Amino acid sequence: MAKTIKSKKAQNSEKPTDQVISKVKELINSGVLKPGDRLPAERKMALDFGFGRTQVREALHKLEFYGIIKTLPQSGSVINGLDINTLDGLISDVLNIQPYDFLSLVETRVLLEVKAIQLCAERRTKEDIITLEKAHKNYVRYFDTPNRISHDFAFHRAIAEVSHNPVFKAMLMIVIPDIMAIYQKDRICAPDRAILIEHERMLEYIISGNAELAGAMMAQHLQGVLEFAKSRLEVKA
Amino acid sequence: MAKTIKSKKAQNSEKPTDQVISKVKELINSGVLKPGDRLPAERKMALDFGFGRTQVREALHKLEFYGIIKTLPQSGSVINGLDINTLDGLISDVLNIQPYDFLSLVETRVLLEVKAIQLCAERRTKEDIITLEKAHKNYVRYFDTPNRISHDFAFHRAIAEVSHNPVFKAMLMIVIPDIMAIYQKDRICAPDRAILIEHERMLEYIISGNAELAGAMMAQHLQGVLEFAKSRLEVKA
DNA sequence: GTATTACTTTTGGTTTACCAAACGGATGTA
DNA sequence: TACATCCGTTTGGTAAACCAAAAGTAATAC
Repeated sequence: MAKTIKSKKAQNSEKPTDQVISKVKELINSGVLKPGDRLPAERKMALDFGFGRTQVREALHKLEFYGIIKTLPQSGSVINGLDINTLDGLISDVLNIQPYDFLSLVETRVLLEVKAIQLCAERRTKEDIITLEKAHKNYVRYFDTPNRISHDFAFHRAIAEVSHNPVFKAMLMIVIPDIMAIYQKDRICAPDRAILIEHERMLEYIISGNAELAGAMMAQHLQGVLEFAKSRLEVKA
Repeated sequence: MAKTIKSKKAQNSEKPTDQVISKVKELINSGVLKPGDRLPAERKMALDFGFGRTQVREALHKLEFYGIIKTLPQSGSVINGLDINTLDGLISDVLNIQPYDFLSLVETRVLLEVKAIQLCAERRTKEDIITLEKAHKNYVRYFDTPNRISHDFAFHRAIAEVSHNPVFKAMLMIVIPDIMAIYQKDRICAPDRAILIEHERMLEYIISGNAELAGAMMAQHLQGVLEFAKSRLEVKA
């Protein structure tokens, strides 16, 4: 199946951007370019590859985003360290990015958020606690309004912030919205008062600095979503 | 400190792209735009905001990348579901993305990879095992060459693949190269034969399906990097 | 009155031309 | 000979014009 999709893509609609990236990949694999090298000017690549400069620029943006190259104004783009094989693998990954399935997203969320709340409990400052309490208060206040979900999200976002790990936060910000979009669409989740208590507990454990209990509570809190994701998978299969 | 950096950024070099995103954010906050709405045409925004269409397009690319909008060819860009508050938070996050510190990267890597190898042990197929064995063999073969690091990376990459969780894989692909770049630069890591054995063990546990031991071994394997990250932090402070 | 069709407008995608900063070599001077 | 300076070239960044697909609209045939 995946094969079908892939070949179809290759035939019909492989985006120009990705085609350009493939060309760069070839350059690297053929040995013309090595890690650390400056790659050709945008204009030259556009000409050589047979694409417009816009497409080349977009490709470079993408490669820079994934940390494969670094573009310096008025000076060119350089291929980041490492070695040829690694580079080749990384670029392949960029080209083969697949849409994320729901279960994978939820798995990742649980993992990140349980750890995040543990770090929270260990690292929270006085200001952090105030932030969290405010977020929780808002959640309580708007619990019986349509804005509940919004403040639910805000609370979890605050935890990500207080974990003091920007990588966690960035990744959760990618994962959570996707989850909520699906979750909200497929299942009108009734306002369950148990969730209120769980939030309450999590907050307490963070304040008291009990990382283990905080993590356990978060795991329990997210159990429902995880179950839902698994059941959804079975339905589909 | 953070304040200093921020104000400095605002003065000097807030990229046009981010300025455009700020404008969009204002539109949402002021209630002109709601989730689900189509936002104005690129040309109109360019005119209204006082930027070129190029900048507007880049901003839209960025917002689409982070899942905040969805752009349909010849039809406009629509704001993804959720609600105003959530949306505002998300956009703020996009605007405030900070460079990742080394410890945060390593923390994330350990978390993801320990879980990834556990999933590996649970989900590996026969083909997966062959893939992993091949990767390990290569690592052994090239252990005493400069290509060692390359095949080390390839082995870990294979584990991410076999976890059958594309989100893990994608995130590890972001995190690991950054780590390796720093690690390699700051510390010429001598080829330690202990690592060979650790890889060997991990492979065994995956094959035998022992998720717990596999995870523990991975944790031990990455302990060194984690220690290094923490010590580096102390040196800096 | 309704459905269909042809056309005009609007949309995002692409190409082109232009700009200012950075680099590099040639040249002149100490 | 060493160094500084100037100027032309190359670079990525930006703006503007052009293209084709989609959507909305009005006119027409039934």
